[in-house]
Amino acid sequence: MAKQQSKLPEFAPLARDEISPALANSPCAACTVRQQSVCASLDDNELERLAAISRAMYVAAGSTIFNEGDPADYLFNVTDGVIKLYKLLADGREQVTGFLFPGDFIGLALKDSYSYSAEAISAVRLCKMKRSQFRDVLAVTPRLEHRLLSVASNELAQAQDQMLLLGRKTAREKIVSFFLQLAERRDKSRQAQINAGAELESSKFDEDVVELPMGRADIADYLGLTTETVSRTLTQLKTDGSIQLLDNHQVRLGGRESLREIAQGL
Amino acid sequence: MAKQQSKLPEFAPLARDEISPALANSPCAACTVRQQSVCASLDDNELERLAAISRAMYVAAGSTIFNEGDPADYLFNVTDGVIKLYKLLADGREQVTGFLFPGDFIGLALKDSYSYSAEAISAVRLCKMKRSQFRDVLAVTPRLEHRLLSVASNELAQAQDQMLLLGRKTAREKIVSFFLQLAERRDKSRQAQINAGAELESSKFDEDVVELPMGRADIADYLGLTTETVSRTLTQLKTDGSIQLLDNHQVRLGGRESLREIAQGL
DNA sequence: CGCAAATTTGACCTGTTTCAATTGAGGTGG
DNA sequence: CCACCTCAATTGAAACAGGTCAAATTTGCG
Repeated sequence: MAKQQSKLPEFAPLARDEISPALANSPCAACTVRQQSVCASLDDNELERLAAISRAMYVAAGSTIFNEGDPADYLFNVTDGVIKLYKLLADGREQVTGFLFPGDFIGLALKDSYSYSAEAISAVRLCKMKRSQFRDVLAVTPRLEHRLLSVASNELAQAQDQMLLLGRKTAREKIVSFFLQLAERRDKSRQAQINAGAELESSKFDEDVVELPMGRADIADYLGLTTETVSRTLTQLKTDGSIQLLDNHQVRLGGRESLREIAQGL
Repeated sequence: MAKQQSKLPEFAPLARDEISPALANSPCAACTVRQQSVCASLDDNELERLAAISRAMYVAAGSTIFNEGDPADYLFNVTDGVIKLYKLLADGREQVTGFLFPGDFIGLALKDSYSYSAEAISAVRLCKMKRSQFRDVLAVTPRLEHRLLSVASNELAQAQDQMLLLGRKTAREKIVSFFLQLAERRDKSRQAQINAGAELESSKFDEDVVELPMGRADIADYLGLTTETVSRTLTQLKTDGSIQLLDNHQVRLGGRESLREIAQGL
């Protein structure tokens, strides 16, 4: 799956259940992540307005979507793939401020220019909107604004957790926290799909296996560590049985409760 | 000034210039920071609605306003004094997620319970609102929601800067960044007051003197350092002429441009 | 003036980084 | 299908920034 994406991005076409006629040909009609994104709150009418200003966009793994400082003319919705947002210091030190997954929105924290860079980690499909047009839609769609506020509110709380992690946690605590973050994010996303009525193929997932789409360097830059420390800490966690590494991009967590205790410094 | 506050909170009564009759007796009428707060965007009518659900609240220096995990029944606007927001790890490690000054709003990043604790650093005056009532006002005041989104957006960008600081900057860079942050915040706040037509007493401020209302421990917990490192770094910066310490709570910055370079790792 | 709390300084220690190999995995071309 | 090549991940050894523990100053109040 991840293999295919890096060479032949084959995104699921996805079932279009009950969609209003007006939307039948809009890019939103087949949107896999509508229920999880900022669009979730909108009715067909409103969605149509958004659809009118949206265009699909495909980005290959590893390429840059925009750079910090570029004029922020577009907003994005991630519909497939994984993205990293990051900031750089003059000498090249990098801080990843977040990983984005399908359903995530890019463009909350911006002024006239992007305040971070965005790069595709896997092949990515985006829903792209002109900022000026989005603003117009926003002005006549209070529900959308409400929804954005709630999204921003969540991101803010997450950002604060990340500050605690970066400022006060040990390497071990950081890594474990990160895995739990990924696991919870995935659980929530699955739940949202189920709520939206999707039949998940293999109804029996392994709850405790987490995908790591990004490399060690990106993990390090997200956690304020070096790749070496990430790697060493992983083998250490593996040794004491807290996790298993199925391969470089899949971990099996050993007991979420006990991991949660590690993450909180207990 | 800081001295008086900690024992005898004497908050400025503040000139009420042109205020609509409806507001004459509202707590907002005399609000020192109306122009800088979320209220800035509201017309008299809307402000009146907010005023109706607001109550002034006074908190002594050092006391707790609420704790992480408490049911988040109230939102606040800081009208005087300085507050720190912080999170704790199980073993007592503390991360300060932000310092709040007059005009700042508390309550953007919350769910049903507060996701951080809040403590008064100096004597503080707050504008307190029941969350449920605020939500009602919000529902009929789109301009307020718009304003909140813009505030949240700014905070998000700031939070990302802080991640870069915590994850990738050296002690020296962290301290200098912090001073610049404080200086810029103060400049902005002064500018807002001037724009609002206030005559600032001493029209000639020393642009390069920055107040540090908080102690070394709080600075350390904000920057992901220890008090000792903060102290050592300060003397180091003092030694090489980058700053002067007038007293424990006042620094004079030596050349903002060169400090900005230090902060960015140049 | 005197005391408790905050800050600074000193000496030492440790987790993480740095620099340098080594091992391993994925993709390519013969 | 296998050998090869490259890039990612891991491991090792040495160095260091910042942390810890402890003591000396300084500050700010009562």
